[in-house]
Amino acid sequence: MFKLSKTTDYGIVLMAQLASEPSPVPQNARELAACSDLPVPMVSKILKALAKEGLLSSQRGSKGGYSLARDPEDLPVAEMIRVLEGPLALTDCAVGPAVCSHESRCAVREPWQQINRVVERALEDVTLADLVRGQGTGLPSSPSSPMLQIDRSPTS
Amino acid sequence: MFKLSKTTDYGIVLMAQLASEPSPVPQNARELAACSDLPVPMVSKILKALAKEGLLSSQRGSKGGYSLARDPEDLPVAEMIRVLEGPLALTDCAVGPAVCSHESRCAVREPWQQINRVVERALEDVTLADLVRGQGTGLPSSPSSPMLQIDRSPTS
DNA sequence: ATTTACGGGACCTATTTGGTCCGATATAGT
DNA sequence: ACTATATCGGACCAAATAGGTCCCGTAAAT
Repeated sequence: MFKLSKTTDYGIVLMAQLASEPSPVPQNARELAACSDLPVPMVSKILKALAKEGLLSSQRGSKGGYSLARDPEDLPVAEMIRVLEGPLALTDCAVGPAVCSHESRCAVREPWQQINRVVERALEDVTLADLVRGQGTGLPSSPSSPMLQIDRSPTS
Repeated sequence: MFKLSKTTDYGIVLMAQLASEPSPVPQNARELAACSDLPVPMVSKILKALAKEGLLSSQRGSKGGYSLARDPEDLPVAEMIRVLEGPLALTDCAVGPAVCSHESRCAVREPWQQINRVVERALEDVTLADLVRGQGTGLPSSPSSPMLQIDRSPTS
């Protein structure tokens, strides 16, 4: 489906939670689960993954927990998705060459790759900091400038 | 996963196939399957769906088949995806209000909805005609103008 | 009447998802 | 040293989804 998995969804919420109240002491899975109203084991699993991939730093033992390993200002949504969900590719053939068996005869390969780049780019331009900052402030629902310009023949 | 289903992928390829060689006579499932190198039953199933949703018009009986029901110039990729895959929403909370149980306490709702709108918009701006037309021509991999502007505080 | 092809299903299997649970290890405090 | 508290690294499981096949009914052309 063209949707993020719950894991990714939750993961980003958790990251946002951590970013929203910067604290010197790490926060443990139970706390984070509580204030996000999510099941503890699930949260725990996700935090582990985020830590393993270097988005969170973890401290074990008593008084341990997780804290952001990177500056929210510098952490694009795209990267969180990539970490939790794998490389973001709308279609198989968007990931790269030699993946799709139809490569040769497929006419829509290149356009897809470009669409993919644009979507990726969009996700790349929003940071974790933006997420926690913004209550629907300055984002235009209809950007004035077209972001996709596949050279159309001089139509109309 | 953040990926289109094979069904959708194939569906768009088939639409592109039809758009690439505009023919007065409808093309049947077998032909389309052959020149796309896809299994016939699968193709058949997808074409049925596309016809039911009005993207293709179908003619039954001998010499029957499918043909485009709409102008490729006016058929955005977003719509094909929507038809084959349901409403395109990156997260549950992006689809609308009252869907997610965490609505109230979730801080990242609105930003998500906006990201969603931007992605949707990107998919809305590419048409089927663009797909069959373009071999990676004029699409900027890094658009010069930012398409997402969540009002950042006056940072550096 | 026969052949061709769509229409509408049911149906099946493999994979992915969403989620739980457990033992091992590391740390802080007593 | 002992204990309580965490993460770490797995295995594990049920339910949903995806991907794909097959069949029967019906419409149209020859």
